[in-house]
Amino acid sequence: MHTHHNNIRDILHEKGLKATPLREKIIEVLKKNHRPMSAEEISKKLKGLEFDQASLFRSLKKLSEVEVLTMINLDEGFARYEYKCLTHHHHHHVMCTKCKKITVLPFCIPPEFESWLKKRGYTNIGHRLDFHALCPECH
Amino acid sequence: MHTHHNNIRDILHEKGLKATPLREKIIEVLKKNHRPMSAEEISKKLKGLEFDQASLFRSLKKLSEVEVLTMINLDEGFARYEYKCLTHHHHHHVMCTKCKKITVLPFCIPPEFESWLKKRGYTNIGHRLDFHALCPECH
DNA sequence: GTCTGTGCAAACGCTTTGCAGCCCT
DNA sequence: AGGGCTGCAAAGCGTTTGCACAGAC
Repeated sequence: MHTHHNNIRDILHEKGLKATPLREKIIEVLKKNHRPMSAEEISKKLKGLEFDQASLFRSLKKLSEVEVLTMINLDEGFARYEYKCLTHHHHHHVMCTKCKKITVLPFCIPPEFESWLKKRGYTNIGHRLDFHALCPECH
Repeated sequence: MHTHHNNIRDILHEKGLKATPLREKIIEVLKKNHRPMSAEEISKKLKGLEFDQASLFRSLKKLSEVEVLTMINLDEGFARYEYKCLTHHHHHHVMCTKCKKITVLPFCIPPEFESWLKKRGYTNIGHRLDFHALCPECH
């Protein structure tokens, strides 16, 4: 009856995925580093584990599909991934144009924007908002 | 003293660029099709002109740098370009998740967002906002 | 004539895919 | 035991680059 030691393995099982070393480690890394990380960044943090780039991308994709991770694109030419359970609330980012540091923002667009679209027949509406600017340190 | 027949050639010259057939045609195409087009889409509309993909990308890049075009990225895996002189006002888009039709939106984020960032030391602030949804026709 | 823009071909970076075999359940 | 997941290798896609030549000014 020890049904919940709510660790990473359980999260994966709940999503119908097998708990493999690679997947567990990926989530672990994203849990520790509270920021959106690229496949390459994650890769470097996976020292001590033998794995293939293809498997990494497959895992990142699958984990994003089942919404354990969130894939974000900040126009850098590659994707970044967040651990969704940490940042489960909808949010947006600023990225410094110089040092590339990413910060989470506490605000979101006014609800009127979505209602404007709904009124015109749009459904399943989602949005993406991000800022780029010189951060306080780089200015 | 016939200093302004404000055609495409003049626009290019004003920006310090040479007026070549490729560049003129690219702008012509984007002028006609009032929507953000990908390199491939533009390419297909350039029938009757011999050109290389590399030159197309070089032109698109240069024209974006001098702000004759605006490059936008809607997370499709490729870039799109708009003719800036047509849509010179700052604006955002909705893209239909099904038919991929892109529509320009008449609203922008509240100025408080930028002031929030300014107050915290950010400068040279820019933003990107776009919506994805099922459009009235596809729903 | 100068220098910018082009064509060609090759390479780029990130990501995906096919296939045989492994290992999680 | 079975099917999901992996490693390996190769290919994919959009885009960029090096170089010699052409063509706009």
